[in-house]
Amino acid sequence: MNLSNTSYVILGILAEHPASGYDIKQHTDKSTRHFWAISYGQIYPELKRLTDAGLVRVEESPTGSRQRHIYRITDEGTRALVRWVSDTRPAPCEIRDEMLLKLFFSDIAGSEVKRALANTMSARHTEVAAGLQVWDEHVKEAHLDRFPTHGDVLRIGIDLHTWLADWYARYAESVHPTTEEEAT
Amino acid sequence: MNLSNTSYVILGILAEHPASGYDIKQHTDKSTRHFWAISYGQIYPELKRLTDAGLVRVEESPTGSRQRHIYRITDEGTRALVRWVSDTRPAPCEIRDEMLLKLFFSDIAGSEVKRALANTMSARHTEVAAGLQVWDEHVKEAHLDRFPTHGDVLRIGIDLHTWLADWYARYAESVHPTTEEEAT
DNA sequence: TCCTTCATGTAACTAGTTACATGATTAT
DNA sequence: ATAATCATGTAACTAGTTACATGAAGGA
Repeated sequence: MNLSNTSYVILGILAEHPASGYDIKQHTDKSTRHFWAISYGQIYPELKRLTDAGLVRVEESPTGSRQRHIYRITDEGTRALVRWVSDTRPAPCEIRDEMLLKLFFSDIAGSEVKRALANTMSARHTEVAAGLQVWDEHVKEAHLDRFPTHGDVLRIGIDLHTWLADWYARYAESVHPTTEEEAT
Repeated sequence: MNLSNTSYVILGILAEHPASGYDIKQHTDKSTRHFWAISYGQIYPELKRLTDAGLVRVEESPTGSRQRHIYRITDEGTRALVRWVSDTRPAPCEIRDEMLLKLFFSDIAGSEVKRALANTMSARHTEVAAGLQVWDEHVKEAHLDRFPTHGDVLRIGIDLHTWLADWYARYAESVHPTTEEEAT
């Protein structure tokens, strides 16, 4: 069976602690969300595939009459995860930024639009950084001892988005009406 | 007809100068590639759709007996593009980074792997920045006057990837064997 | 001659999102 | 009571990649 990166996200979470599909979604929404988001539409079918492949096993653990499936990683699953992590060959970092695309083509719309785009982008990154900061406070009290790198990666995110917010803010400041625009 | 961001990339290029599908691919591989990559599998069908919708029009311009379709943006296409660019409401910046995912889960594999990942990532961003730098030199001599923002966006890319390369390099330096690892 | 670039296109596939359906439990 | 949260899942859809097929033009 060939595993996708999304499969490894799931295995990675389960290597830390057993969890339900719902738990995995909650966890990734806070932790890996800013560099690898996943949705229920991927999680539930993938958990089934991983179970069939013997990389995780499932255990029923209902709360009253509400169903609940708890998944645990198996030894084979752990081996697959370690093998994947240990392959340190370069892989690309993909970015898809609709607003940067608009900014790129913004000469056609004038400096007002250009400045507005830059300001919105700055605010957007400030917000992302603030969201990560909250999660960071929370992580500090929790299992930072067992998974110290979680905190490091969160730190990259905070620093990166703070840097970007700053870049766009300074950029917006530098945008002035063109000579043609002033003439009108 | 509902246009995707990819449609607007094509319109954006055509707003600068008429081009063939091949030209568009060459151009985007150098300009928008690092924040919005597109492939032939999207370009050719999309050019057909845009033509049918009247946003671009096509003109045959063969070189000898080699076929060549040159596309031009129409007034309606220009209006659609400007409308899209002028909508400055926030949209997310999506990042998908397989290596950062590995780094996130690297506690399971030990500090050697962690350091190797960080070093590879640093090198990766150095390379991206260098590639953009080359394109930057080229752009400076060309139509920077008509589309000054192209240079600005390229600058963000260079600064960003340089910053990331530096971050990961410093991070790799900070990785040391854990006390457990030293004990073995 | 032969390799590279120019040039167009499609089919099959992989990945991922969105919207929906369903229903129990818990906190206000 | 009722709203929020917990919990599982699928179907339809959108987006995007990869691999392939085809062939002309230009330069070494």
